[in-house]
Amino acid sequence: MNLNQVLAGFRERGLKLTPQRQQIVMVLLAAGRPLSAREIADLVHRSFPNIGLGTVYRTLEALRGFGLLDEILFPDGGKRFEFHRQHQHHLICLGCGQAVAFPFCPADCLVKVAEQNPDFEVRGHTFAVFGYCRDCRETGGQGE
Amino acid sequence: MNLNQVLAGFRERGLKLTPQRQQIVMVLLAAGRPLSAREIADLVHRSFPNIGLGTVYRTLEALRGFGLLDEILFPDGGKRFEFHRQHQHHLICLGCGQAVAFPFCPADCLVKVAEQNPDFEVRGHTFAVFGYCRDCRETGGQGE
DNA sequence: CTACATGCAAAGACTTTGCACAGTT
DNA sequence: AACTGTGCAAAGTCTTTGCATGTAG
Repeated sequence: MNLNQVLAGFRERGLKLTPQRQQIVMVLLAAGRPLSAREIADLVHRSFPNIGLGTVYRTLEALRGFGLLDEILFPDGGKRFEFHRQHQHHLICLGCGQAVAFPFCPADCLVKVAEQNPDFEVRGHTFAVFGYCRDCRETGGQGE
Repeated sequence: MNLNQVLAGFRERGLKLTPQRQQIVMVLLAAGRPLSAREIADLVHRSFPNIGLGTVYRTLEALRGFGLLDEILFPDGGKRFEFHRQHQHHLICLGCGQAVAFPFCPADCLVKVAEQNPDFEVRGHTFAVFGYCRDCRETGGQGE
């Protein structure tokens, strides 16, 4: 997933390529981990001090609309957003929020599911692993 | 997962077993699919017309606290709650919201993840498949 | 120039919290 | 009797929406 791909997505749909949108996309790409709407707004705020949360949400909705964005529910109940990089899933630290992508996909499960439920039209799936990274384990970040 | 197991959970922790809590638990067990906080409140409302949403949320938080409850993010952005039945995951219809459990778990992925990230302490994972069931496909429920 | 996007603010949805009273143990 | 839970309502947080203005195409 790169910037141009995403920008092309807007164009294809007749949506406009405003500087704010570009910045939102760049922030998401640069973070390399799931961000909350608020985090995105704060980061974009550096370049666009007047940006409204509405703009962030509208942009996220657009990205989600053309299938480029995943929404992830963290165990703390908060939602985060990130581009899905052609089928990677994530290892997410509950202490520091760092996310590491891993290339394994529960494909065999999907196949079994599809076999046993031929009438079900699969449209998507989610898979995420939560836990604590080494740093957070060492610093006691695993506190419940 | 059955009623007594859950009720024992409250007892073990010195929490009280009020009729409202029992009803909330029963509603969740009876539904057999993920419910939103609002749905739970509405269902419990039949038995306890005065129940407050606060009570529902507090009970859900307690259940989550002792690890009996999963929180699932639907593609529409809404959260749903349900007991995790000893490691089943779900096939969830985006049209009618019906959920069917399936026994496959992306265990091999978890193993690979653990192998390649020995410093990461895995605490949990989520896996869900979304799509459209036969009824919803036939009735055009798959509209985007 | 036209249509769509932005910023702002209000509205709406969802969730948490404080408090007085009630109910469980 | 002690202490926790409940209902209610207010407060907080998160997200969506309306509208006048701005700007990309």
